[in-house]
Amino acid sequence: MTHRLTEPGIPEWEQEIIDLFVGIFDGFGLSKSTAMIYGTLYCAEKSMLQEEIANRLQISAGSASQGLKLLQGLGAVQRQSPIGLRQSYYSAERSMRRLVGSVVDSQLRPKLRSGKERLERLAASVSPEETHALQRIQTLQTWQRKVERGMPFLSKIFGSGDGR
Amino acid sequence: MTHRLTEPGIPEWEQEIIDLFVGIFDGFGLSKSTAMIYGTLYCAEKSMLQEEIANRLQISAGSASQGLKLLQGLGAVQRQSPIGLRQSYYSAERSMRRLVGSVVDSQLRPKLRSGKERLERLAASVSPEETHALQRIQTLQTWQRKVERGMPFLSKIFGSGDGR
DNA sequence: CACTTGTTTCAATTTAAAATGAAATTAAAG
DNA sequence: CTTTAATTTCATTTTAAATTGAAACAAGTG
Repeated sequence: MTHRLTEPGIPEWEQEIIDLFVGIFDGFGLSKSTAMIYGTLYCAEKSMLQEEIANRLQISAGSASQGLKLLQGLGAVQRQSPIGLRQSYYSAERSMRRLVGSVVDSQLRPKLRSGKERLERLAASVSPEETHALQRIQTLQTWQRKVERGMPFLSKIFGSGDGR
Repeated sequence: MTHRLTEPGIPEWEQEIIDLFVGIFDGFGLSKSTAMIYGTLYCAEKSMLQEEIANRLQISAGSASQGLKLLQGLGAVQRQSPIGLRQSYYSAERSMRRLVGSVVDSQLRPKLRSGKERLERLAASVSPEETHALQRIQTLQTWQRKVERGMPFLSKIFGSGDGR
């Protein structure tokens, strides 16, 4: 027998928090449904099944699957797969330190690195006579280095305690 | 006589930098055309007319107008309006310190403030018995405070010199 | 004041992203 | 090995954002 997963009214405070996350995640270019999934798990008392999440938010199974995958990739959501159980449980990373840490590692660092390489290639490709071009490229490299040097401070800022 | 504004081939290095900005700006949710305008002005030796920019990038006058307005709002572009001249000249803010500073002031701070207020209202709206809800809200308030306290460090990180 | 030339605004179009739903896939259970 | 219940994938649809282009709007100029 398949136990009915009802779609219970979501409490006011939770809706508000979900909405808050929609706004924040939007600033990072993440979709509404993805933000809502995180918000739901963030609020939840215990881990949830994908099916529960989808029903609760009234989104399709496809959306739930895609959103959860993305959130796991960011380190914002963890999956628990109890042995001998078909479904997996999901829970939100609620420590700001760990959340920021894994987003930085999975998103920011790779972008910074590739930008750096691109600038190096570009700098190497222009002839030394082109002083103006070199000037502009060098300024960008200064920017790049500043951001690079600034990264470690992120952990300092968001690190103390673990903000649970 | 209307002096012809040709559409000269954009040099390779400039195209590369423009493309770099498209990628970066995209991460901040800004449109391609807007990023291209900034990239063009960033590379330029001297201030440019809106018309020149639009021709160079082959975008419509409307796009140019909208993009420039937005960039000005961010403090990423300045307009010069010499007296007795119909057109305005535009130039890019090339100091990272000032650029970050004005984006933080115009975008980040307002969002932080409104998020803070929302959380305060939310915290006040749940009854003290709802310990779970309060717990989650309080954690978010901790996040909020961390970000708030971290803001001043941005200027430290990006501030030294002025990265011109 | 009419004319010219560039800018702004905004409705319509184009383009891109997100969400759905159905088919394919996986994995436990009989 | 077959059945069953869930998940994943992906083509299609929906929704939202960016871009255009034409009309309204300045702001000099003759």
